[in-house]
Amino acid sequence: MKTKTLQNKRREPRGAAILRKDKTAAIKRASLMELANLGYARMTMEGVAKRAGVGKTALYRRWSNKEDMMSELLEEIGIEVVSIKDQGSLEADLKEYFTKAIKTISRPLSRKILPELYAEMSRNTDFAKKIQKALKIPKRAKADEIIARAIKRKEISPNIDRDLALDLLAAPLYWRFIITHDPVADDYISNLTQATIAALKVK
Amino acid sequence: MKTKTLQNKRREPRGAAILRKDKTAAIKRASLMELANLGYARMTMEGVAKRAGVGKTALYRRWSNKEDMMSELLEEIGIEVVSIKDQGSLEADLKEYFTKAIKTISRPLSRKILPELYAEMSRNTDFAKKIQKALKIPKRAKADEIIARAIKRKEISPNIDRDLALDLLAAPLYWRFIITHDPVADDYISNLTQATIAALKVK
DNA sequence: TAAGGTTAGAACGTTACCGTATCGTTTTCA
DNA sequence: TGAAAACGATACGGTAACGTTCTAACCTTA
Repeated sequence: MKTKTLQNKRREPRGAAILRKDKTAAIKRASLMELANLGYARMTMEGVAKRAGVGKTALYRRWSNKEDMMSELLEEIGIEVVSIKDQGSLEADLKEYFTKAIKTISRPLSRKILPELYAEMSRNTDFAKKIQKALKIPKRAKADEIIARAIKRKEISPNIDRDLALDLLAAPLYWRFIITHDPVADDYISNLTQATIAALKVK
Repeated sequence: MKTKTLQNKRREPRGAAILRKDKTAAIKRASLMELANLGYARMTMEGVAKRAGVGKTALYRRWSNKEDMMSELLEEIGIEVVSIKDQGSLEADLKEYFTKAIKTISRPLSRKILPELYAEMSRNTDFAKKIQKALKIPKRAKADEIIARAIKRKEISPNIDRDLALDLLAAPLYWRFIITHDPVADDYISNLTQATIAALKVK
């Protein structure tokens, strides 16, 4: 006994069935939900299987252990990066960006999973590297486009502290929607936009 | 068997010893470190005891279970709220506030524990209530004093969106020092201060 | 329709942790 | 100095999860 456990990739469908995609999808969906509700440490393979409506066997056929499964899952998170077309002005760009970002960040799954990921990252270096590739870099790139356009339009100084500028775009949303969960008034986006413009225009 | 487990308070020292304070302190310190390194879900009573250099018995003599222990611990976190005396101007107030806050938030324990707490809060309502009392309210109150003084000095408008203003003071620090961990340049506080002033001055 | 892999479900050994109990020792205070 | 209590260590039963193995039904394709 003690086989090396399946090589779960590639397998000739020699007149037979293959790992069913609908089951795979159900498992991944269930994993995300368990992650959101219980956290990385507390979620269990049995729980995932039950929620997905599959047997534990189905999980271990696809991944050799819990870590492998979560690893693949997190790499796929992809995080629909907030992409903004040129709206003609910094103000319009920001409004569009904040609106879209809030929509993304408000989804219950995001609201529960993001804190979990960041907490795990602060402890686990390997984990952190994996996630940062998936989350931070693309997010940063998109926000940077907005800054670049504003500079080109001469709306803000080319000498701006670029890092700080990116912080100003990301931080308030994360703080309000992920950490404090305080409700926001109707004019929140409008006020935030004006405040952000003012902050960005400082040298 | 199945006693109700010790009433760990009050006990006449009838010519005898009492729970030793140094041990209690060691246990609490160890608990925080375990929380920081492993997270709420993964930390164990045995691990805490070992790190504290005491027996498990010492823990259960003080608290009847893990939840009680963590509960008391978290209530005591107290989070040395960043308190700022009037520095004479909004700019000076902010510089002082950011400087002090960064010092607090940069401590390795804070950097690991805060994400953990917020992640746990996003899942566990009871936990969230307990922590919010300890963290959010005092923090908010202190930041609000800065805003109030600036209004009184007529440096910013009395019609300012108070909630947004508080976000602007807290969010960038949390984002930069807890989430992204990006290094900061020498003039970071200076730039952040100027940007924040500009943002606050928007109506 | 027949074959071969896939499936859910259940049982299993193993490991880890909780909370309790018991041991003999050390500390504290009257 | 002596008694009461707190101490560290260790063993224990109970529970929960992991990852494996089995079986009988079920799909999918040739």
